[in-house]
Amino acid sequence: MIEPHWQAYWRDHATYEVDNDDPRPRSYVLSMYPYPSGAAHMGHVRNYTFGDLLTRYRTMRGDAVLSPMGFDSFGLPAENAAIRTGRHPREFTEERIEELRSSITRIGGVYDWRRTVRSHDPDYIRWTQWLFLRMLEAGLVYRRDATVNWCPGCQTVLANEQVVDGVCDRSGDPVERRDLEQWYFRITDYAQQLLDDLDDVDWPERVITQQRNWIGRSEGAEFEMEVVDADGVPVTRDGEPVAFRVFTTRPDTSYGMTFCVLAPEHPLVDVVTTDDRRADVEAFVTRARGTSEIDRLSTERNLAERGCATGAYARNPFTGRPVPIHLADYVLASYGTGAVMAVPGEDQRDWEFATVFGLPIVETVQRPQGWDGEAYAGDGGHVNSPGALGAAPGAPDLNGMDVVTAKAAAVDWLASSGSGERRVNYRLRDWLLSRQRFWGCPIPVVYCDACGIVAVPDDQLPVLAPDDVEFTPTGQSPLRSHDGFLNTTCPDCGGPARRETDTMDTFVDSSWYYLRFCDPWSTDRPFSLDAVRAWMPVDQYIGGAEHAVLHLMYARFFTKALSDLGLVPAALREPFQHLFTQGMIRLDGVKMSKSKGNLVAPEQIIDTLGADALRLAHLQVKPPEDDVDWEDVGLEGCAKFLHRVWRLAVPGGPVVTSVRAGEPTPVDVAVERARHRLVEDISVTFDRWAYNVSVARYMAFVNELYRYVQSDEGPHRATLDDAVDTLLQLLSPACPHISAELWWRRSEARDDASARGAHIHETPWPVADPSMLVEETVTLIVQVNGKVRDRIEVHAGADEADCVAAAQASEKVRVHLGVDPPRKVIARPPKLVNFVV
RNA sequence: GCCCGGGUGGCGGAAUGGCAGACGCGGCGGACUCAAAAUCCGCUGUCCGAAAGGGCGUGUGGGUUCAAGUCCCACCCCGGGCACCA
Repeated sequence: MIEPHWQAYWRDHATYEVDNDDPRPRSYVLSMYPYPSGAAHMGHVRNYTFGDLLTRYRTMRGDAVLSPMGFDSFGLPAENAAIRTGRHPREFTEERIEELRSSITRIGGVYDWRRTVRSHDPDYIRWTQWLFLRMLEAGLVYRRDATVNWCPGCQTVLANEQVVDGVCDRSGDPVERRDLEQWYFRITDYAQQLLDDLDDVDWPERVITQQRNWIGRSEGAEFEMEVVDADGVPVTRDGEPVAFRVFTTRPDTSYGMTFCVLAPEHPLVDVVTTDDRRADVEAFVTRARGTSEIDRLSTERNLAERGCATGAYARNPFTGRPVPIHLADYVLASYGTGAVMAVPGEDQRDWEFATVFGLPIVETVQRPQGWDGEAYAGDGGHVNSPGALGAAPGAPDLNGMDVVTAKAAAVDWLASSGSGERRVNYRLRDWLLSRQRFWGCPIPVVYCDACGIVAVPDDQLPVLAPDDVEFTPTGQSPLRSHDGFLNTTCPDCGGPARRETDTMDTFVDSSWYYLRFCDPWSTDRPFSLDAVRAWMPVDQYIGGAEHAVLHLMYARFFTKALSDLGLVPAALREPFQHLFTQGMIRLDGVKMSKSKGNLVAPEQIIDTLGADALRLAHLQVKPPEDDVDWEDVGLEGCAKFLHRVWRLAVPGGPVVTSVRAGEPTPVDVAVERARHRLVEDISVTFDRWAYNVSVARYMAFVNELYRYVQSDEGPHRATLDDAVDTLLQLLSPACPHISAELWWRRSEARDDASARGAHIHETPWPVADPSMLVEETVTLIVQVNGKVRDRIEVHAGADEADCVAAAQASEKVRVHLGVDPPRKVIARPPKLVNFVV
């Protein structure tokens, strides 16, 4: 078999290993490092084919291409397997890594394996922990008690990003809410930068939109509301006035606020509730807190059950009048201030709530003519601002202003009166990073009764989990049950202390692996500044779009944070310059995946048809970004095509039986032109990731060469040799093995001994001669009234007069022209003439 | 509901406003063969026609243009994302 031979060749010759001081222009091509689940599946094949093609193409173009590969080797599947089988997850994982590595190699993927990383290696753990501690020192990591998402299936908490429609994105279990103290990354500090810098990356619009939505910036105002009784007398507690703040995006409608709403978890609920309402409020709060995320998100539920009056009032600062305080489960404690003003006139949900609870509705924006809706959210002149509900002393007159103007005036007044200010909120929440699982990177802190939370000193890293741990999930970290691990001494005071037993979300590991690839040999830092400067940012990142708000957001956050900490260059603000998200593979309409059990094994196809055919079929089947139905993948056609190439190109092959010497004839020149055309087309289609078109061009060219070879005249030796050589070079990024083999055999068969033993992947990418791209003759399209009536071969230099004359000379055209002279003649020499009659 | 994509032969899909359907699959025919496979060559949108040739044709309806799959407007369908975030 030729494929193992060349795979060994690339390995033994270090063809795709690059050093950090390589003088060539640098290029960093990276495919998302995989979770090692065993042998590669079709999704891997598709993914790595694109990346490998790019690595080989750019190498031939003269770049030093950094093309590393590693393994995202922490995670739940290995731990669950360990629970089932009793084997240690490390054993299990390392076996699967080797399986995956070998099958990636069998696909023909070439990587600088010296640089490989595995998340679970002690060396990698050490640096993950080291980075965690730097972020802890910088205040970017903190611990807090909050209501969190708990997945009962995975027996761990989840980040917000891992909850989709109220269920765990991994196991599909409905997520529960629990109040727990957990570790967080302060990703919200970077919300604005994460939003702004999306302008600086070349990513699919879909992914950018998802990130924008996820960050969810909204502009508005925040202001204080004083708690009062029904008569407007301030309520006090311990002699202090009681107040809370509300966030709104529509401060301009404040005069229309007829009530306000607190989240059930709001800290003032107990304080403000009047005695006659207390029983109802407590029942409501208990029920709301017990409602699962998925039910709370459901819009099907009866609105009357979703809210509750507290009996308390708060003063609307604009009118100076008290408005009732309600509770509603749709007001989220974790967003804004956990309290909102309600303006039923201009907000549909408030309108519905007011209707159900019998609260007044005041319109503060003039409805357009013919408006028959309920709440009106559009623009218009303000009314009732102030109006029926009155005005507090000094409150602004917004009447007649449009929405934008009135917003500004309202905010200005809030600011000048000291009760509020302009405010921007984000939907993005801090990243919950701790997990109650075993197979992850331990969080390197200890709890000391005397000193509190203490970081493990750098020289004691890595903190590694012991091997003899009971994995069975209990809802607590497995490490907690291991006394030897749990009990330690405080690094500060030397007294007794307990270790943190939670581990990190595996997305922490993947948030910096691309930096380690730049400098995997570094022993005193996770990576040196110089090495990162040499390679980052990643020029081309390749992976699945399912990571749009997970890995891709977290990695961006890490890059910015590390940049601010001086651990990567200050100018490095974005890790991935270009992102390509390839489509998934379906079988019988459902995603092909191990968990669905509907895999087609790539290994089997490689055994029978070869890796090159498999790669070519993946390139051919569809545009790379599209989802693929496996049924559409034309393996046989691609295998057949490669056989055609083989028979044409192999020395002594059956297709070329005689060749002609001497001067090239016009037929030979046409083939030579086609060769240059192919160079141009393949380069262009590669550059725009239109690989399915590239494959069509290969096939069309080979068809043309077959016709050439079998023509009566026969092929001209030098022309044919050049054509085939160029074809092999252009094909070599896509089908590296067969191209290398044929190139080598052809070099061996040459008279010139110095050409022998040649390696195609070390040859420079062919360049088209622009003069050869201009055809000598072109097909002139002759239209009458826009309909094609004839096609005439004309000289490429034909001018308008030549073209019109040639067109008019055509019998087919004359039939349609009639006797009258054409009303108008449109000429685009030498390609088109259109007669309008 | 809002925001993106996208609707082209039997199928996957090509096509800087200028020959619609490249290339592949499938199908049909021919060559080679005792035969089959493999291989090679050709045909293959649709309707009318014996043919030459012509009509129609890129989700639907309008528009711009000498010329529209491509640009504009409205609508229909499919896919994806967001959706009590105040």
